[in-house]
Amino acid sequence: MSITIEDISKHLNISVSTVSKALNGYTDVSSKTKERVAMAARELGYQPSAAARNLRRQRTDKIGFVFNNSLMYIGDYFAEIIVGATSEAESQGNNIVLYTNEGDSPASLQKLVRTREVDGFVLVWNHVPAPIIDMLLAESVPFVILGRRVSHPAASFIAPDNYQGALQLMQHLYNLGHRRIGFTTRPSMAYTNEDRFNAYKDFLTQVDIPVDPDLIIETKIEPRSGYQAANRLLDLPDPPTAIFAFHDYVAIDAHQAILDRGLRIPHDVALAGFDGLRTSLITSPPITTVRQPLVEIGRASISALLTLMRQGNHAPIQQTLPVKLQVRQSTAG
Amino acid sequence: MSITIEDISKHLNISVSTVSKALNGYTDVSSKTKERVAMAARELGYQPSAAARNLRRQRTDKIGFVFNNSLMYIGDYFAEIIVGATSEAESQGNNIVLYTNEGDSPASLQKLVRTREVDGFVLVWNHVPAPIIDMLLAESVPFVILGRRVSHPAASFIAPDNYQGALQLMQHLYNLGHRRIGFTTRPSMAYTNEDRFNAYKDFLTQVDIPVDPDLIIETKIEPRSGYQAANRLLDLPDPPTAIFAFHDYVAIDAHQAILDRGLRIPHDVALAGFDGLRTSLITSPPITTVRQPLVEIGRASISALLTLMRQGNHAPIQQTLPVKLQVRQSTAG
DNA sequence: TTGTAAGCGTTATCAT
DNA sequence: ATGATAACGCTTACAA
Repeated sequence: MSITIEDISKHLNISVSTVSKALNGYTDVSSKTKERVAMAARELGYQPSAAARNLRRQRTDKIGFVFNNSLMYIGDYFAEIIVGATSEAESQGNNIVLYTNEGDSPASLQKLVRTREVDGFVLVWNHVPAPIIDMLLAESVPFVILGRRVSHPAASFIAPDNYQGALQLMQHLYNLGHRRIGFTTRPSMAYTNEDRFNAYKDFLTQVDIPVDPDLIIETKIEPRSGYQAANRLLDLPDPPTAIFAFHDYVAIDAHQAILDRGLRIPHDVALAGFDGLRTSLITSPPITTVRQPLVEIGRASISALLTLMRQGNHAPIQQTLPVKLQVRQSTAG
Repeated sequence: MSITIEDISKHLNISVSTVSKALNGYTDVSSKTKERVAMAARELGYQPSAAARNLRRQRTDKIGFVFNNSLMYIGDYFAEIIVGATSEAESQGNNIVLYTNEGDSPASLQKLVRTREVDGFVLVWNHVPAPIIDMLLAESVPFVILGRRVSHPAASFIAPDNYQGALQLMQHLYNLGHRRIGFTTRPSMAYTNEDRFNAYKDFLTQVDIPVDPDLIIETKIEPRSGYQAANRLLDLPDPPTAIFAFHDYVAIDAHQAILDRGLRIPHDVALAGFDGLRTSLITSPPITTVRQPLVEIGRASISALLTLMRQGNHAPIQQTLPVKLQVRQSTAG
């Protein structure tokens, strides 16, 4: 089959243990044999068997990246995170393994955990249910939640500052004179973007505007659902003068809906999204949004996870990364 | 540490081999002990150690997905492929491991191959150099090239029908009366999309239009390079009446350039892209494109690879998937 | 039908 | 400085 440590050992008439030590840079090996071993390894094209190593070291240098397929609808979002995550992982000698179907129940993820085929997990879900977190903690496997805060004190997460971002956006709309601002949210089942929604409500309360339930529309996960949401808002007897879509793709749907009604952006209706995906720049007019540092979020999540992995008793890492309001013509005009 | 097969064996006073056989559905185990073992396994929360299994079976049930980071600029492209690939892999009991830095040289990829940490590879590169293919064949590791044809008879690939797609697009533009059609290509170093370019040239030759080198502009990989390319075309003394961009993101750049010059699409200049990414639908006017079945390409590449993996002497799988012209307002108006 | 034992390729402990 | 050997947790001849 393939070259093993034993081949080198025979080749040089040296014991396997010495070869192993030489290869792994132990100090109790003469530099002469070290050289000989290195030479032979190169010559024979030796690479250690990952499986054997994993078994012996009880660790795989692999990180599980658990996400759900609905991310497909947000290609840019996913891609930027992956780029940040893979480059950080690889620079630290780890690789990323993708999993999409393990998030359904704690049980299926638990099975995966127990195979020990990866050393830790990054969870990329709209919502991470408490039972999942409890299970992971009980299994004492390192994990980091990416993209949203969770209230569990023992869980680590790397999240954008959704609250401040949404607050800034509301302030921006308010400064432009908007007083009736529509909000398209996600289905209430998933508590996702609670922060964005809370900021919406908190800001209105701050400036003494009552929160009008008519102005809050739930969208579905499916593409194009933002289209209907915008139409429902604009069908109101007293429609909003601005729409805050909970993420850019919904904003793009809304953009289409508004134009299809013959309205102008921002003259008749102002429009803003969230996330800062490249796509939001492409519409005409380009859409005001809140940029979250996705590559950095991907990178930081791996970095945090590796810290947790290397130091088993490390305190939870809970990091909120700053976001940035990007004013464009969909509101500024 | 964690529950092993030996724990079950002790728990039931049964030998480990019997437990293993029971767990793996061998026929020479009494159904009674099978039940007892299954019960105990569930009770103890047993999951087989992936590392031990991998070592013994000489196989990991993992697939390496090797891509380069420039795909970040095309998030939708990457995401759709990943979705198709992961779902197919998982439905067949495999998982995908991501690698981004191994493509630089045959040597670095060879190192990875020899660790045997994955059973096969999908290569997602603009261009796969011949030395890499030769190396992979020499290592006799199963691999599939995704997204483009290669001429090597022993290499497997799953690719969209770039040639036919580009031909259809040219025919469409020709039917609309366009006779001077600009083409933005990639840097010549990477032979990527040779097929699209060849179709462009072949079509023109077919209809007796000389291929004008002025109408062929190289773009860089970086974002926004399509902007300059379009401007160079439109600066020509005899500018094209239509532009065929080699992929959608370049088309989107060109779209911007055209509008910035105060020209109308398609009235003054018609514009078409390639790939059928969702983003091409978002501009106004939406851009005519050739849709390639990305999810299916991802799926099929894994499916092909698994076939090769399971049948070591299987003939190379070379599959060209049909694409579809999507006429939109950037040409049709 | 069940059990014994070898082996997968490493790393790490303990002698030498 | 080097080597013999056990162990990691599983699968699979082979024996009983």
